[in-house]
Amino acid sequence: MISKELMAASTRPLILTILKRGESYGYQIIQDVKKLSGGTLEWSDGMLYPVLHKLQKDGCIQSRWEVSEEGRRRKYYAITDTGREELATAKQQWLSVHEVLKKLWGPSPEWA
Amino acid sequence: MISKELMAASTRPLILTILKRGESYGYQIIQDVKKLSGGTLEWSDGMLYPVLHKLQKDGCIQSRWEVSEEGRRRKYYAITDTGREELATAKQQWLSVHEVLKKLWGPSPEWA
DNA sequence: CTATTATACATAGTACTACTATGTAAGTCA
DNA sequence: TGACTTACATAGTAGTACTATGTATAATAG
Repeated sequence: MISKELMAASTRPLILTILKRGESYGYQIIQDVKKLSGGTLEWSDGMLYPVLHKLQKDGCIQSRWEVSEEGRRRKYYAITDTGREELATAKQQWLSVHEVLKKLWGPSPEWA
Repeated sequence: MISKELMAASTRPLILTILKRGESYGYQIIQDVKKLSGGTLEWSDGMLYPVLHKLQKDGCIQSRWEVSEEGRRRKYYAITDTGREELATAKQQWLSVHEVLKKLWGPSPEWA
């Protein structure tokens, strides 16, 4: 289980990162995240969809409907330039915070 | 600047990490965080104190008043066993999320 | 000697947010 | 035909985080 604060901090970056690899749709993203995290991250659909809508509203991703061979309708999302920019910023921020924690948690010498 | 979500995710762990090194007080913690992050993390006092109060209420830290040589009253906080447990959990969670991001961001080969 | 800045803590109130619960719809499998 | 999986959607609320503001004292500048 992951705390909701950590969830909030990682959801958007993670979605953008996944979409940077190529188009995907909600249900698939949930499966991907679960697999990529080895089961640590289990997103609910009700939690993901509003985030996707917000990302689209913010211009970070764009969507189109498609019907699969089996006849299921899916909403495919693709990352935009704005999304790539947000991802770059988010990545930078994440890494800078991680550096601080890493330094403090680090293999010693328990820095002052 | 750090996004508020990332702030929310890192504040408690970072405070606990700092207090694990030894006792400290609000104002000092703010300076420490700024220095440790090279200026990236600038916490306001109005943001920090409620978090400290919550941490104490949750039993993660305990406090005592002390007056410095110059005559200033300070509230010193110390980490508790509960706090050490929360820190261990938070650290584990942070690292597991970081692993996922690292794998995806990693130096290639852009894993499927 | 007084104004400003730095040190030090506190919280009311609100603006925001995140997710649970719930709903729809259709395909698959037993 | 009933249970399960795939697939998307959102109302409503429970919770939260932080800004703005307040108190008080020491140090420093002018």
